[in-house]
Amino acid sequence: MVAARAGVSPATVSRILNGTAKVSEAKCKAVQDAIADLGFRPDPAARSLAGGRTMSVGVLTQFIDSPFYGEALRGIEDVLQEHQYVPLFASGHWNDRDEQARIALLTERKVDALIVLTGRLSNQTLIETAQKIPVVVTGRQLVAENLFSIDFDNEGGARLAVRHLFGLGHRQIAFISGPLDHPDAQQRLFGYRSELSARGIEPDDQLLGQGDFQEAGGKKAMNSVLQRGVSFSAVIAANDQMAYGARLALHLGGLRVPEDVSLLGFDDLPHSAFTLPPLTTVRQPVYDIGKLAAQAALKLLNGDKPEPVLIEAQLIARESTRIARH
Amino acid sequence: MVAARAGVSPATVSRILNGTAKVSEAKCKAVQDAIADLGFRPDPAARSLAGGRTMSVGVLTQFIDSPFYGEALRGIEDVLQEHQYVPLFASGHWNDRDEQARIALLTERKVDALIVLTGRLSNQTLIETAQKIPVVVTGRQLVAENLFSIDFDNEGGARLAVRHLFGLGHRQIAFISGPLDHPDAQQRLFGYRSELSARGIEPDDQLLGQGDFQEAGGKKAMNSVLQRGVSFSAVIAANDQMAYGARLALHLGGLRVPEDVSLLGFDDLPHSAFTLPPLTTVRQPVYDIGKLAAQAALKLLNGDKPEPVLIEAQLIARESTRIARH
DNA sequence: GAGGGTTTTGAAAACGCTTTCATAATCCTT
DNA sequence: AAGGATTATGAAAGCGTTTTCAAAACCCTC
Repeated sequence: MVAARAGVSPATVSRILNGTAKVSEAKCKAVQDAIADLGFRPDPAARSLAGGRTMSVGVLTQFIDSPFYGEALRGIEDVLQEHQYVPLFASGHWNDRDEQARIALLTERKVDALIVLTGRLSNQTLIETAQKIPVVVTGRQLVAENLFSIDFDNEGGARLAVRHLFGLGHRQIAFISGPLDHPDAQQRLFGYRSELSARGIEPDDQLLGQGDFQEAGGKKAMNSVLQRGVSFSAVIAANDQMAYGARLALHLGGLRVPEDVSLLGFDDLPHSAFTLPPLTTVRQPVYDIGKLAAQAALKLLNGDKPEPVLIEAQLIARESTRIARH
Repeated sequence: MVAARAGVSPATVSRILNGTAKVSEAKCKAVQDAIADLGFRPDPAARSLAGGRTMSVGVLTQFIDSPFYGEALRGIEDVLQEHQYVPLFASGHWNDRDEQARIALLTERKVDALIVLTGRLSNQTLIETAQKIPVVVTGRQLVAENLFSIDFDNEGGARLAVRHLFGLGHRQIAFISGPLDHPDAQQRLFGYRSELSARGIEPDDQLLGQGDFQEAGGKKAMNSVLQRGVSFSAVIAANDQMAYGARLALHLGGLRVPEDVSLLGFDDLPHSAFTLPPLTTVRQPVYDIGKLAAQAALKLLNGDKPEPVLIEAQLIARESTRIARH
């Protein structure tokens, strides 16, 4: 260990680097200088081997090019970097096996903590891995030792959407859901249905299309609703990407947005402010969620016990929705 | 080293794991079995420390949530995973300092190879790091020891765009360029200009707007061209994101696409097939470029010397362009 | 100023693998 | 069948940290 040329032992240097124990002013100073002089940077591999921190946190996302989670990744990256930590990204592809495999890989690489962006892992699995390493997970509420969860109020968001449309006079509101084995999709659908019921409207399955959270699926789902011939004056898509697809299907079907039908998305992707017309949508502050997740991971690492958080939805009214023609 | 319980020495196991030397059939078999039994997985940190491969390759992208490079990341991830390699992603933010810092971080973490997605690093820097570690870089042509480059024919792509529009009878073609200190932006602008000249049309700077490769910038640029009051029947945006912004500006300015003006993008983002109208664009096969980059990195690691590649542009005609009204 | 209690410091072991070097085993060749 | 040349194998050193343990230095108190 080169920096031991500051006239002290490697042990002392280690202590200074990690703040593990007190060292005298003088030696501390000497070591700092030596470090600066030599441009010394501790070797992460050696640290890892010796059982120290690797200064890395594993991030399990679903697809590395997801326009939605991408923002969260940026949030994570930004706060991690501030604290000298490095993210290790891995993709779970919305599938249990891959997710498990990736988590195994991440822990094998001795990440100090783990951030799991939603996914399909069971709570059980999560709780178990939290016994070995701090875990923060989004998209669900979960309390357990060494684990922090950030959930988003999907149901409330869907209610918000219905309420907005209702306020504009819409009564026949179609809904394009995500894949129903997906909790977000379930919750949003549930919010839509129950808000409708709460307002005295029986949800009609004829107005329901099922997509896959992608443009193509949204288009297909919209088409199948269109083909049923049921009338509606507005449609809510369970995410923005499907709203884009629905928008196209609507257009191809000769319907104008928002003149003939109002369209409402979910997520508020950065792109949604630039669609034609700009998309009214339920905002999910993903970038902030990413930051929050990273901060929580850091806190967990620090021994703190952050409280679970529930993020509120917010409606962003743009131009794809307007008053219903009677 | 646990697997030494196969009745052999750790050295032998290491040799089998890395194919470093010949070992007898019998021992090889015994070790394989032991490995399987114990579910043994070598510790990357220990490997790294001991000077072996870390089975990781660093990937320098620009923004982790870039819709464009995201696809490349997926390509990289896919092929790397097939070969038991792990990608380490880092973001350079289109700025020399960050890129240098991230590369330093990556090499410090002992990645076996480095993939650089375009960026602003000097060729010199790249060549130097290639002396320490195999490098593959996109977005430029560069020949050097231990380095592989994949370039895309931006100029040809822009020419293709002009030619397409020309074939539809357009003569007054506006152009929204990217930031001019960006090589891609320069090359696309150059291709546009020279193809115009080649066809006897003097490029008119009044028809030129400068954006930032983002939606907002495209909108702004389109607006400034609109305000100049010059007439044009088509516009080429130097990337799809700016095309989306331009599309909105056009709409707000009362111009219909494609009835009043044809709009042509560049990149062919996945989303572009779903805009309204679906966007005609110059396709850049980013996912494949990502795969190619990862394969090249692996080859370099293998001691091969792959030849530099130039990727051809391809025009995807959709519905945002049509015959010019005379 | 001697004894006891703290605090700072260093020596050395340990982490899990790769690699060099030397030895043992094997294979040719004559 | 013996000598020489290969080839497969193992012992041990080393990679750069952290951590445990014990010794050294310090500070009190009576």
